[in-house]
Amino acid sequence: MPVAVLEAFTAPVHIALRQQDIPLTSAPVVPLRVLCSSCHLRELCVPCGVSSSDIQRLDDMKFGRRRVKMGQILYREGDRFQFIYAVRSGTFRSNLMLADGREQVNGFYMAGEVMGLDGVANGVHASSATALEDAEVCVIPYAHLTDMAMGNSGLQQVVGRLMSREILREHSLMMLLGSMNAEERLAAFLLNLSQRLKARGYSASEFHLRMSRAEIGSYLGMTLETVSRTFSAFQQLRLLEVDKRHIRLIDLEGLRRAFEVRLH
Amino acid sequence: MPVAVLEAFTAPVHIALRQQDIPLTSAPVVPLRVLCSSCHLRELCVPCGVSSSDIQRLDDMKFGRRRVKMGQILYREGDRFQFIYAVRSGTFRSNLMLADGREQVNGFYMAGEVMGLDGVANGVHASSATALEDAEVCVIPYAHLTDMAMGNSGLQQVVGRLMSREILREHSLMMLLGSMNAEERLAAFLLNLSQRLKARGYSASEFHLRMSRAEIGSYLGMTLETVSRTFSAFQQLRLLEVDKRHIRLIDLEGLRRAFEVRLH
DNA sequence: CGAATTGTTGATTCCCCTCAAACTGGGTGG
DNA sequence: CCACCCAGTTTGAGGGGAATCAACAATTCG
Repeated sequence: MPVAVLEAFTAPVHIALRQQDIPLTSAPVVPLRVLCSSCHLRELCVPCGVSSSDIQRLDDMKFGRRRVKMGQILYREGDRFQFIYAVRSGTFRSNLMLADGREQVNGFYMAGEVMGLDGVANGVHASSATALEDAEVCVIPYAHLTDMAMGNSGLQQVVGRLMSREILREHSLMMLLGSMNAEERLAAFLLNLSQRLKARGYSASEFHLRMSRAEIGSYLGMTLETVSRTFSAFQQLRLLEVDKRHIRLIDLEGLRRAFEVRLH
Repeated sequence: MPVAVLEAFTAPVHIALRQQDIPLTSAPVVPLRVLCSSCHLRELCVPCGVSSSDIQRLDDMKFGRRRVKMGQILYREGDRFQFIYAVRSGTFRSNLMLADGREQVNGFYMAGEVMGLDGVANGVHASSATALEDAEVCVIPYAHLTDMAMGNSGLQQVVGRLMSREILREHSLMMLLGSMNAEERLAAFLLNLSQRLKARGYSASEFHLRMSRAEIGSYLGMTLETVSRTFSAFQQLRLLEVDKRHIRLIDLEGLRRAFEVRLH
């Protein structure tokens, strides 16, 4: 595992002025194009499991690239659905609103993960996506992708798998919200994060959280205070060390057992 | 609205021998075939929003039909993914299991709704589906459907929309589990049920629940006792009348306000 | 009829929310 | 440069909502 990358990732983030809620109305379209075939994320991202001839087709689409600064909103709930977005770097938060104005975080996306698929049903985005740090995404025109997939079973499967993966992701969050207590939720969250970071070549045991306690709490269906308390409890149990957003998992096995606290 | 149908639906169910957990290993394949074009559910189901020429294509597939008795399992978590299923009649419960054995209901499906799409991602069903009453489904070979969709944008969109709709369904359940109290959850559940029944030509205000208190509780992330108590509380508030599984919604507006109890 | 299943209701416990105060590090402006 | 502010975090005290444990009624089935 590349140590330099690890350190770049786990080094403290010096958070500059947080540019909250800056919509990207005048899209800074970056003319640079990206090729899937030469992307270091190809094993995780859209081209995962696709034959090399089909990757060629993806290359032909020449996805646009877009930089998104911390705090900027990539797309908003209610925006017309046109693109899906593959994260190239950085982390995003996805959230949606209840009719009465309550808001909830319903996902965090990192490199290689695809956002925006909930817009297919009604042609309108059902959630908003905000960058939690300076980030970059591939902009994939959905209609273009499905056109491309026409008459090509490989690409067609890609789209299906992406959506189905999103369904599975939500399944596990539902299980979490429906049948776990605070400790189990946080443990599940951390283990999931750890595993995703590991798949991306980062340390599975030491990392920096890109999201606040409030965002974690919203995602896990608990208050920010309970998140903080649970972190402290885990530290006391020597399961991990926590300093603000810097996390070091000490006892992964112990964290996994935290799932089974309730199960006697 | 056809009264006879309504009464058939809202009449007390005399629950016969509940055949729990009977897998359909030897599938009783019904040779009868179904045509989408002449199906009374075509506005709700797969053919929704599809041009008549594309419906012709669906007809050509001649979906198989399968009867499922109450308590029988249509497919199990872990089964190889081959088919998706459109409910023709009856109600299904979908549930999945945590690694430690805890189980959770994650959906109820009624006529015109499509089950099984969570199997696309890994080629394996991620949840199980059980009939809550004698039921009938259309058996749709997924590979055949996507083959058919090849080179046909209308059918291709069908599959995308079905999956995206499933994502939206889970979104709303997550919001519910993440940020609502017991009263809001049950109110949301009842209003959702009411609206779906109305769309199917049944009464929006009077119906029979096909699921137990325990199943509702599992779905809504609360215990069966709390479900029962909340029903009683709603009755005391004259929002509805409840007698076991028979429900009569008196004050739909009041139930909607139950969402806003928390929001002052 | 007794056994089993489902639903209702009561008493008690406890987990987590709410409210509140204090601390931290960084950025800013005098 | 230092005082101040601010957002984010930690920690404490107290209360409430839902889980847990338990008893009982109603219905169905063997």
